[in-house]
Amino acid sequence: MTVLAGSPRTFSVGEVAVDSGVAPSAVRFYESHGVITAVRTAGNQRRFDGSAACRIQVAKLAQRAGLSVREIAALFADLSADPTPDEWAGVAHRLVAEVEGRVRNLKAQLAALESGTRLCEIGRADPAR
Amino acid sequence: MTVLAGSPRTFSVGEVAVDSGVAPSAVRFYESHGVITAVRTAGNQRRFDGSAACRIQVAKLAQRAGLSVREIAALFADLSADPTPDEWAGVAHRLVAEVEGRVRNLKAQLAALESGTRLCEIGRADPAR
DNA sequence: ACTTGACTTCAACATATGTTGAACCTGCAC
DNA sequence: GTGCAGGTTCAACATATGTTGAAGTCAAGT
Repeated sequence: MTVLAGSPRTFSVGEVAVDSGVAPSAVRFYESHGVITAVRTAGNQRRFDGSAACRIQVAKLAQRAGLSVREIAALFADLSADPTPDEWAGVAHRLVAEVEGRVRNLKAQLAALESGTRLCEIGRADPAR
Repeated sequence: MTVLAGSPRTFSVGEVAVDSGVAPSAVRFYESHGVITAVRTAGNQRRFDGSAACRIQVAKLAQRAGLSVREIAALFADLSADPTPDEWAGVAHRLVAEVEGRVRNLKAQLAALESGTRLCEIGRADPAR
């Protein structure tokens, strides 16, 4: 039924920062760029759901693999608040697929540059000069 | 012997830019950051060897795979001017190894985040709350 | 109710990766 | 030997990814 949510606990900027291992300023930065989302208290403070820290951890991994913050926000776009393990698995799968695609492309381009009398040989001191 | 080099032809900024597919300003940028090296004419103009355009092409690929310019300069550090195909192969191998290592790390970390009652489950509306 | 640590916004700074423009200089073709 | 396309440096701008500091506000325990 999924209707029995209760009030699943929220987290402040500082808590998300500790849970995700980044600075509070980075938490605000990620929120402003759509990697995580927040609701506001009556007093205008951000409150995050439990997925925020995890999103940030995945975001950091994705960044190290070469994705921009914009791309990561897009990757997370179809993730609900408090995502199910299935949703997380889908995101992880798409992330890995994207990165592996980039590696395949890297290898293919390198092969093209290396093989035969190819682009990298232009200007080499070869007999055919 | 390797002494018979002759004068293997050099390239201006504009030629390298065309050959590598980047802007002249980017060629100067890459030189200032050690991705490529230049000698100077009597009139202070840069002259590149034939490997410069290829270095830049490989650098662009490496950047798309997540390496910084500094890391790329380090990758190229032990590459001679006018590198042999063997040297290029070594660079390509180390580049691919580095990127594949990052992907392995990405997958391992994602698996850790996903599996069991792990980090990503903190804050989820689970019974153990 | 007060205190105090954590929150807010905003602007400035910092680093990485480039691009653009001004002002001036070179190299090569004629 | 001249013209001019293309080179030079330097500073400013631009975008991405954050951090820091000031000035003020909120929340939560006592």
